[in-house]
Amino acid sequence: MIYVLTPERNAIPSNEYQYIDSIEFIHSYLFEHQPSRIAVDTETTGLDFIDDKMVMFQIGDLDNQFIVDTRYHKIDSFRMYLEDTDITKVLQNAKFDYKFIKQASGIELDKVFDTMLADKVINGGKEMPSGMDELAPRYLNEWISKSAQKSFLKHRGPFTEEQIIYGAKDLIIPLRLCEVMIPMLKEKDLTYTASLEFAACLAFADIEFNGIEVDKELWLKRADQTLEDLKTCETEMNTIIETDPFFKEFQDPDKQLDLWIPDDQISYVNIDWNSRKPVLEIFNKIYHGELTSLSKDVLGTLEHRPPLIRAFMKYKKLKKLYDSYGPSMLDKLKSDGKIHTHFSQVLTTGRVSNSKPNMQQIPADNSFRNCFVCSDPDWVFVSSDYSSQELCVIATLAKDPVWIAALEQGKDLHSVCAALVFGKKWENAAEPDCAFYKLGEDGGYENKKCECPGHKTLRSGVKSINFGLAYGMSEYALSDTLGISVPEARELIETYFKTFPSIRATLQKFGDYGKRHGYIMTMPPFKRKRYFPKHKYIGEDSSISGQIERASKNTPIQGSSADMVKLALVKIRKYIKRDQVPVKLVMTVHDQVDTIAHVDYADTWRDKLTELMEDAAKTIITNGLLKAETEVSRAWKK
DNA sequence: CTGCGTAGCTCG
DNA sequence: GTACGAGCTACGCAGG
Repeated sequence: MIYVLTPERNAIPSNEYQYIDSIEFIHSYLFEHQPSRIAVDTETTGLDFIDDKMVMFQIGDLDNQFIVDTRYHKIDSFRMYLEDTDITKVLQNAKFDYKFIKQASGIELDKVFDTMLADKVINGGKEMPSGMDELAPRYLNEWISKSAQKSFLKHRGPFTEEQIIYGAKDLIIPLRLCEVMIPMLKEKDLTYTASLEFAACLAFADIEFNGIEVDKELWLKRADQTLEDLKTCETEMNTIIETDPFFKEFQDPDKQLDLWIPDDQISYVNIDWNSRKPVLEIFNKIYHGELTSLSKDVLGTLEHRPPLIRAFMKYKKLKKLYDSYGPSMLDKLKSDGKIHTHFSQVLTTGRVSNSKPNMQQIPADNSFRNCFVCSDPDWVFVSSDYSSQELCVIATLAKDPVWIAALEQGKDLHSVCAALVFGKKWENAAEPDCAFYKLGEDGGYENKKCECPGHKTLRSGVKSINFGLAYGMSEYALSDTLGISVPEARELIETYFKTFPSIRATLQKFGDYGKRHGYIMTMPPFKRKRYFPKHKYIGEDSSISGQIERASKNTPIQGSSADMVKLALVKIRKYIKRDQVPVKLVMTVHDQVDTIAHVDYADTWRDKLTELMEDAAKTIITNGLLKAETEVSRAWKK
């Protein structure tokens, strides 16, 4: 039966539901039945937890569903159930309801089963829609309509019968989905992954809820500087066109006759440097029509780049910075003046993405990142990141003794690898004050990154391989990135793998596994699965085999790293809640977690945060190889 | 004018 | 044909 708690009642009685007079009715039912699993849902006037309002709160089991009209009734008394870690709350997209519930009552949901995330875990890598209207037919063979959802937008007066039935269905469907999904997760050995996602989604919800502040003045000052540089750059290009007879045909003979513009500022050119067609036309006067792209990769490989091309490359970079990370960013501020980004959880490898805005792609340059601040002077940023996370994962997967030793001793891995790969060539490139060959306290070489020109070239080549490894790199790709010939790249890779045979073997093992089974896993205990839907066409399309091979090499590395950060977030959230410390989660970017903490607690928290991050790392890198570095600062930083 | 795909850029 | 995983913005084209 459906029970509705509301003062606004429909005149016509219904067989589908009945009204109740007090919240005690619901509590006595819950107390009597002591359910270990209940469904929870909310209906709201929109998607924005700050400006929109919760109008309906639903809680119940398969037998009875209770609907609370939150326009008239508070939900605070449900805290004992919602925060109880022995009662599983079943929700579809828990993060959404979490934010509205927390906004309305301060209650922080705990212990959830999220049917949307469960589906994404079950179908890892398949990129299927996970809305409830998709899940119901797929798992329950039942068709549902979400049309009633929108009816809450501007709803006034009593809930309609349709709305009440819809509200109850939003409890029943997730509960039934949960019943079907649990055995599926068990059968696929994905219960650990699912539990991790369920717990992590609460941390992501906290980050979205807490938001992050922007120093608007500083941000606009930064943007102004970019705009100024942009104009300088444009003038520079125009001047070249104007003064070089070679570009005569692109000059504009009908110069603008504007009385108000000083004579020396009147331009004889009128080129839209943002439009690719005219720009290509101009550049092809230089390159005889051979140029087809204006990307920095193509322009960057041109030999003897003329000043015009150089200026254009700079122009494009600045334009991108201004358009994407200029004043438009301030449009993303919500009514509370903060940025509340939106996370998408469980992408193909297990990483998360970020949108509206994407905080993960804010330029790494701290002149941008430092604009994200904490305006309360009593609070500071405490940020922690894993040092060389993916390289540590590779070293662990391959059990490579050289890599492990280098990372353990804090040496520069790229330099150490380069020295081994190049041998004599590396030794001979040493300059007098080489940091690589500086003697340490133990009498051995320190093997730090140095400034010798020869070493820098060799190191960057090996560095490209070290990172490229994680991408299933080919000799073609390497020749591209390094600007060397394909045979040269092939030889470099061959030498590299001869030096590190265990790494070659490990990657090959993953590539073969993915091609044979059609899926690949992250490291235990996580064992997240990524399926390759295209695997069934592996015989028909020759490019697919390569794609699967590369993704199979990459996923254990990228995915295990992502799993680790999610576990760290779970541990951090748990600690903050359990010990009630003055700390808030505010951001996470792949291998980094950002919090703000009360300044009096900051130093203690710095150590604790480091410990929690490293604890999470130890679940897969058991020897403690992977360290976290934590810093206290006034603003967000790389 | 609006919608959509692509190119090119940003991050790890 | 040739590096993994993402999102955002502008351009350029198609259609009303």
